[in-house]
Amino acid sequence: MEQTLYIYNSITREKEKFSSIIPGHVGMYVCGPTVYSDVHLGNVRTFLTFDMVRRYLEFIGYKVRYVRNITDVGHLTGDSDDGEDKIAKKAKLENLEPMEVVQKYTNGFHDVMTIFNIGRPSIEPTATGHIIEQIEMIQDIISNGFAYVSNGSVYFDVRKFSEKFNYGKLSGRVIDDLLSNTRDLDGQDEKRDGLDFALWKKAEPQHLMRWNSPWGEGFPGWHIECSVMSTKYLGKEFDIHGGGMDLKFPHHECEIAQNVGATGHEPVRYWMHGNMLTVNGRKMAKSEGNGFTPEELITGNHKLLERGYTPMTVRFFFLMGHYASTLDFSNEALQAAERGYKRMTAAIQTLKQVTPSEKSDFDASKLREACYAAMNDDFNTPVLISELFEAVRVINSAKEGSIKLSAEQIEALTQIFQDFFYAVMGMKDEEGSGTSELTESLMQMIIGMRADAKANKDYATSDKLRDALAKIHVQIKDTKEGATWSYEG
RNA sequence: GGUCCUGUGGCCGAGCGGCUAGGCUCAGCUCUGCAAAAGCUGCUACUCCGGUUCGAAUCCGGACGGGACCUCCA
Repeated sequence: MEQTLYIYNSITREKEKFSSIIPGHVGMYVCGPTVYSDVHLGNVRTFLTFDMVRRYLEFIGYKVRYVRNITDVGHLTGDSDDGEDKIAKKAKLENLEPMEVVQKYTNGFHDVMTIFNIGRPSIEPTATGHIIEQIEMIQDIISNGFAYVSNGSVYFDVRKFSEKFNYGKLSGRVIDDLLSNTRDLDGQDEKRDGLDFALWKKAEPQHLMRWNSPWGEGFPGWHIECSVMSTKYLGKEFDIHGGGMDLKFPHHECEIAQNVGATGHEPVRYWMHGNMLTVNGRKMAKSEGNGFTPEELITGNHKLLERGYTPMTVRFFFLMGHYASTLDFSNEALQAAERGYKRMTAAIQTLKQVTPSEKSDFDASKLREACYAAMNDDFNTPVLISELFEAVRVINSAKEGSIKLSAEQIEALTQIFQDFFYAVMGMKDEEGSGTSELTESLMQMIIGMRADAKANKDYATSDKLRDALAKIHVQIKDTKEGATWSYEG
């Protein structure tokens, strides 16, 4: 690789030089959604973050195998024995088959990913599709002595594990602190220890999702699917594991324990955690009631939203903050991002109209280096964007004539936007709703009429035309070369 | 209560030992029939109190504020 990439590794808490296990190839696993309800915007941020990571890795020449799972079974509602499978609960509520619920929300999730131009993973495995593999890994963990069977369920023995390995390494927990904090008063508990977590749960009679296992009918525990599927598709040790910050503990911690317990291998080289989207300083979460769906965001149909925003505005907004920092949502911030985004896309269009000069006052190669430098520094998209705005100023100045650009430099700038704005940031042009041939010729007709009126100094007519167009969200801008129009719907 | 993160100009948001990030907003100017757009100029900040240093927003200690995790959560 020509680029030297640095990644902040959550488990070492340091920025580290990235080097893949197999040269030229990267294995990346990201915890996907639990498909029992609509995704909200906070979820989208995480998937968008790792979409950007994947795009950059591919851009600098890696072949990436990107695995992102669909959790369609197994997450209990609580840490108690009477906890219900979330999906089964929802199914009863809506009178649907569990797999019908799963399908419905999986489809919805895919639609949302498409809207935000978030690429599909290379492999998108489901938990229900890997029950056999999960049972096998649980058996391995048992035979290695790190799990025990209790009343038809199987639990991971955290105490036993921590005698040999470091449980809590990723999240910085100290096992004794954890014990004093999670001590359960429930004496009936099947667990030997409050910290132990389920690998396999016995299914109660009313439980809908159930599979046969060596321990009776049941379903897999909360964390085992990720260990199994990452191992199956990426190997015992792989390059990058991503997910939201809120999964660090216990989910990712348990994943490590399971992998090490089963294979003896530390599974992940680089842990990456995306930070939360907040609203008024608080985490966006279903339970807080401050989450809105992507649909609500686009239509503006939510009490927190003054109006709607396009998907690419939101994508730009997300990328304006670093993935590892919390990002606070507000209408003001969204509107600022929207204006910046429009300014940038306008400049990309403007670049096509810049007349080349013999010589050039600008050297795009330095800018290109700066773009790489920003991304190489732990995917610093806010800095990348600030570099791109440098190019915006250059383009506009060139159009205005205050600086000169050679054909070569124009080409280089075009390529920078092609590479970093479209390929790496994953932006795409949003079609206004009036770009058909008919619309275009009608607009040229109107602009021509208005130009005639202006030539005759009939400003009443020219303003009337402009105002009328403004009412249907078509904006006219007069330039030296004549008027341009754009749809601002 | 425990663990960890964080506090930057009107707003958002980078930087994390010396070199005005950037975006949005606001004001002025240029251009323009008027707008809009664009360009230029201006507004130059780092919660507070100590310390280290030739030099700190940036490192260390403390105070105060905000947040995340410790339970399903991207």
